[in-house]
Amino acid sequence: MNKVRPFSHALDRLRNAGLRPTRQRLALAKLLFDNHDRHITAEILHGEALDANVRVSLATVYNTLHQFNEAGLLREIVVDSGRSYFDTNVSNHHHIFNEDSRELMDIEDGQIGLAGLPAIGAGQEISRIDVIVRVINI
Amino acid sequence: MNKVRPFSHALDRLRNAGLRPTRQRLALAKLLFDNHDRHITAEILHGEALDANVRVSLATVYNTLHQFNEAGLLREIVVDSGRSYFDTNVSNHHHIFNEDSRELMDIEDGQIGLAGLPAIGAGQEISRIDVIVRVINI
DNA sequence: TTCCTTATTTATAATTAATCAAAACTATAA
DNA sequence: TTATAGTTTTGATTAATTATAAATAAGGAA
Repeated sequence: MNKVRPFSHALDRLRNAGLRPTRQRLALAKLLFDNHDRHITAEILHGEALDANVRVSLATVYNTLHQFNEAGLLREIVVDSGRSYFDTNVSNHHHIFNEDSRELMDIEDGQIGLAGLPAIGAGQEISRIDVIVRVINI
Repeated sequence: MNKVRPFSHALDRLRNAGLRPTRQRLALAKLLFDNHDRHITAEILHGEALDANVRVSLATVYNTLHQFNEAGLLREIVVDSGRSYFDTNVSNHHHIFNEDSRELMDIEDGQIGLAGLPAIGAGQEISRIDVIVRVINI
């Protein structure tokens, strides 16, 4: 029995993803996963790390976010050209994006139904389907 | 009767959008709209303009693409963080994006059906819904 | 036409997010 | 403890885009 509380701790998450639990990764994982369902940019996470007195470079934040994304701990969402958002909610769900405030929010899993998906060419497979409902303030 | 063939010519398109038909804008409009349904980046359009012996700066290409987007002549699609694509097909439709080749293609209008759209907060309205089917090569 | 005003374009600099390279450092297992 | 393989850091670098300010061109009036 090696997974008593498989996803309750940052340490377990890193171990399960095969990532060494370094000081930086642990600190970033804590910031990311202790408060659920965050949508965060590298810049903001870096700022939070510094605020929490965690010495970490922006390059490491980028590396870590991409590693977490690869490992399935995070999901990268492209909504805004020139800015990457990372979502700590990796379940199957879609998004609402406010183009004025640049705020990104989850739409609950299963709320949106999709029909009529196109046929995919040979040698290809669907990696993901993103639905983004864009709203503006009136 | 001031719109005999309202969208058949670059000139008419610009006039209807309230944009002065300058040499640069006319040339870019021709490149964009003479071949239907293009997905293009600023760099590529600039390259095509130079190939066609149209002297135009990259800054003007960016300005023009954004003006055309504002005017509804084009639609900007965000699929790739750090790169903007512009779609000459402004009808209501969705996209397929190959993450390996970075190729963007249209999914025909009406092919995809959406159900269960979320309620929108007061003071907001939906400006657009994007569906992006992401594929990878296998 | 010629002049005038304003919009547009240009070249270039500045910004921004993101990535890279090499040296310094550190977690892990033997 | 030590070796080593993986990680982090700093600083430079890239790619895409945007801002700025001077030069140019368009459109209307005289």
